[in-house]
Amino acid sequence: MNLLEFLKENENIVIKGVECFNIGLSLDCGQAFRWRKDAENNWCGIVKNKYLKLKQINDTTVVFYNTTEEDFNDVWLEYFDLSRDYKAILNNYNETNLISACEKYNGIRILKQNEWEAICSFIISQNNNIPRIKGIIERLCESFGEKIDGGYTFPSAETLANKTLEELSCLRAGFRAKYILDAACKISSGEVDIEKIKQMPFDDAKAELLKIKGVGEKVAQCSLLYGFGRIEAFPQDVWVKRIVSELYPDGLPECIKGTEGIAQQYLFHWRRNLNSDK
DNA sequence: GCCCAGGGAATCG
DNA sequence: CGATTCCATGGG
Repeated sequence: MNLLEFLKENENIVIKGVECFNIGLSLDCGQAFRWRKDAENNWCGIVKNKYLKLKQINDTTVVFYNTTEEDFNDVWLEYFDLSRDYKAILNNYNETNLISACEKYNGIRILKQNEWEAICSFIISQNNNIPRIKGIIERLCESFGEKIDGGYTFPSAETLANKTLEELSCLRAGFRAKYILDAACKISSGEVDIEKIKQMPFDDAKAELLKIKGVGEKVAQCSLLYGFGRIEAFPQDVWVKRIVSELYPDGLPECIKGTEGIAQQYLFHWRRNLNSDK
């Protein structure tokens, strides 16, 4: 963790001097679906079984409220990918459109989410839009998650593996409900083993995920990027496919090799917001 | 009513 | 192989 200093102020952790870290952009750019912003511009969410409220004070200062040093080091440092030098990575990008995207939306970080939550969330995302994805996941957590202070946890694969299609109907997930069950069964039984996937080369890891019904190329890439921290993953949804066909029909820029997932996130957000001013 | 959304499975040629 | 079609749901 270079250039990052954090201070303990009362019950809070304050980090200063961190570059390229915009929490609003990172938490609301279509990679995670459970964070909300309250009236005081605090961002609130639950990761694993921990509730967090945090706030951006300025470009390089963020407050983590009611957070212990231990939780910061054990949970939040990894979740917000704070050990990675995004400035160096983005500075290496030398393609015009990519540079624009990175300047306009500077501060997006790839969140290192729970593996199962990422798999399940992106199964729900298929042929769906972001507001509705958030609604389904919210109902999933409220219906089957564990009540903790501040909200509900994301239900485990084991919990969901014991449910029936009828019990999932309250989610209004449509045809995706059966995919959620198949994923829950294969993950909880170990038929698809998350611990092994973590150790596998990229293509082998992807092949494992493809064993789940409802997981195709795109959902597998998203799971690897947002759940397993594989920043070389390059998920292509409808927006990224537009970018590739419009800007890179002959291949992706060489400069993103190895960090395709990060470039992808900036391009996705940029292209998706092209026609909405601001 | 139409079209679309961070797609994938099943089917067909 | 690639191209089509169907899948549920809800917002614009």
